[in-house]
Amino acid sequence: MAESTQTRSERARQAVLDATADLVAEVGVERTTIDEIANRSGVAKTTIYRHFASKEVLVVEAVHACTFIMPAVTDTGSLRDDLISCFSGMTKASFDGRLGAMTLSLMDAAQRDPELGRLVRAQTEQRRRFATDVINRAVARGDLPVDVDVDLLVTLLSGPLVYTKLVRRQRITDELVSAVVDSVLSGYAVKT
Amino acid sequence: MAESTQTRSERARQAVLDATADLVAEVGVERTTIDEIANRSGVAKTTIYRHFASKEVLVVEAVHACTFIMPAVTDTGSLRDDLISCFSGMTKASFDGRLGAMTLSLMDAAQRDPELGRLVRAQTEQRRRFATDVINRAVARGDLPVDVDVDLLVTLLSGPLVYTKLVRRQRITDELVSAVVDSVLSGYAVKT
DNA sequence: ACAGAACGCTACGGAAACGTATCGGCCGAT
DNA sequence: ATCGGCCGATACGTTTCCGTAGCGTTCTGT
Repeated sequence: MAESTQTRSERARQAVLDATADLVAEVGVERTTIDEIANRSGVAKTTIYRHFASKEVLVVEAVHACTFIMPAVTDTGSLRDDLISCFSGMTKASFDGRLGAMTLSLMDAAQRDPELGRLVRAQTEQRRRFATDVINRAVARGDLPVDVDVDLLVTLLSGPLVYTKLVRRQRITDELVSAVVDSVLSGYAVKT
Repeated sequence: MAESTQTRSERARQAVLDATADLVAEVGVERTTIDEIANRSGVAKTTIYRHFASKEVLVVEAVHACTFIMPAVTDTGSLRDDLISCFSGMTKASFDGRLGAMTLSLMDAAQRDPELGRLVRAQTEQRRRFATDVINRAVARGDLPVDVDVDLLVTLLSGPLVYTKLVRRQRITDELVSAVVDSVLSGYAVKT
């Protein structure tokens, strides 16, 4: 067998990455230990070190493997509807389940680990890009002034949602997404 | 001597709290160790345990002692100016120096330590109250509709600033504060 | 079937870090 | 001046975790 299924080595590697992500989500980066990863994954500690040089490298790879799946953003021609679709999908993909649970710990660890820092920054910018695209399409349609500060607009939209989730630790409801989009757009939009 | 200066015990206690706050700001809650606190503060480890039952208790007390000093918010009668004054002062008081450096680590640790959780929540709500007061005054003046969602408004204003600092790790400039206030108000205000 | 690669298990050495015990010395109030 | 209380220093036992070694076993491709 070659392509159809995984080799033994790949299976072990994947189990380790998965258990690592689980642990990071549960107890945070700092409290994640190799011994516990070994227990959870069923992979012997020795084998873990045959795949990953150190705990830091393992965590970075595990987080990297946790790429969030952004659902397709609708392109209805309505800026409001597209933004709601975009942020509704994005918040679910970013803040539900494992990925959401590890966010704070990752951002904290990223302050001291340059590698994690780059990773977290890249993920943040990647997420902003989805909203940027929606806004740029609206500018192209003439629904927003050509000199609109896109970066600021993305921050005005993302900020309240991220703040609600990470700082206030409240769920991001569809109502909140709509309210944020509507409030921000009411100060900007030529046409909604 | 009694009231004028501190007793020996109080001096030691204060030195420990101070060193703890410094360390939390520098290396985070998890990497803060009693041994290092002893080194920094010049207080013997034995003495630290005479004052504080455990590391967790010590961290909570140290953070609690780090109450941020909110500068007086102007009451000019202009909602815009008062909000800019409020958030400009608040972001400086919250995100400059030690207090800002420990924020992410605290929020992460607060996910697992209920005591820290309560403390962080209380601090968050306390900060929101400054903005809430400014907005309520504007409602009383008739500068905002009486049925305005104050909670949402505070989130719309705080979110982008907190997000800029904690997630994007960029400085909060006066220009950003003005831009956020103006953008949000342009969708709401009856009179600025 | 066979050889080599990969894995599991147990054990180990070393480093941190927690929290405690012991004792000697200094401070501060009477 | 003296005495009780607080502090400092050192050392200790314990736990936890890292990362490695050795060895037998299991899988995998030919």
